[in-house]
Amino acid sequence: MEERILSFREKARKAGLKLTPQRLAVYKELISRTDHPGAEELYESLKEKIEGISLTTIYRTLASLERAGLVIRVPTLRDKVRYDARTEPHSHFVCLECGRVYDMDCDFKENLKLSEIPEGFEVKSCSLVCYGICKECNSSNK
Amino acid sequence: MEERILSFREKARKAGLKLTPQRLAVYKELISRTDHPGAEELYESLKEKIEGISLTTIYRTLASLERAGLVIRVPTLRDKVRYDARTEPHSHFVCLECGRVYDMDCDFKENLKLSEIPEGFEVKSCSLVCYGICKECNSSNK
DNA sequence: GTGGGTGCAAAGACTTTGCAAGACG
DNA sequence: CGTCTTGCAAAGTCTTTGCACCCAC
Repeated sequence: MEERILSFREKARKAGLKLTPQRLAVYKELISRTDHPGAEELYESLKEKIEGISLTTIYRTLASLERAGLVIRVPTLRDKVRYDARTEPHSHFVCLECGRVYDMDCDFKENLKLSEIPEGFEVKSCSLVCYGICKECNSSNK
Repeated sequence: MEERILSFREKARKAGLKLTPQRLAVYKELISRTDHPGAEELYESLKEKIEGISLTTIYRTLASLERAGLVIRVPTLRDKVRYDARTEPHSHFVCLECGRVYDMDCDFKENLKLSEIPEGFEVKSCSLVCYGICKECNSSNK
């Protein structure tokens, strides 16, 4: 956690991002959670911690952090955009019922036949997502 | 193509969906294209072919077809939802610049270690998506 | 015939933008 | 101190919903 903050400071600086309390708070919140929150959820948590923070700032901060490679979007198939501060390749499980997003450690990268990517295309990242029904929903459906 | 329409009729019937000209048109349009259109793009094409078709109907049709398992959503990381009538597992390449979506035939399923899925979770489908810059954008950036 | 489907208009959810004031480096 | 960032409000984009009419089965 501490080291991630340090790395954050450095990466942010490299990307030309000023280190504001808002940005630090958003990033800290994101690495402290495993539920892959969207802008609204981050706002709900942070408005108690950072006085006067606005939803707009959350959105803008997430966009900046994404551009700087400090956070990634999670492909949920749903309307709302969710974010993840784990930027190393890993997988996600998305519940089609409640929308919860879980981390998975499926290592798909090593098995991937990247030879199938057509010439002229440049792959920057890959994402494996499984969709289904999560434990919570499975048990409450009974 | 013809066989897909036949299978469509049957699956639609099984799902309790009435076979309206609008639904058939949406499905036909979707299987005839490889660019994974969203509701708006489908509407633009179809309003010339089906007199008086509405955007609302496109949205509702896509929702019905998705529920019936006849089309799937493509996880693009972007705002707009795109659809694909190829429901068998395959992969996609999403261009981060222009938003175009391409099909890929990476066969990741057989290599996937599904053992890593936690107990109580039920996987219904998986999706592998590569994000990057497509051929078009790569060449126009020069 | 009748229950689901359609079209229109309006509402809704999420996200972005313009602008003036403020803060980081 | 200048430039990037913030907060507020308003606008924008995509999608869903209510309601009356219509059509496939």
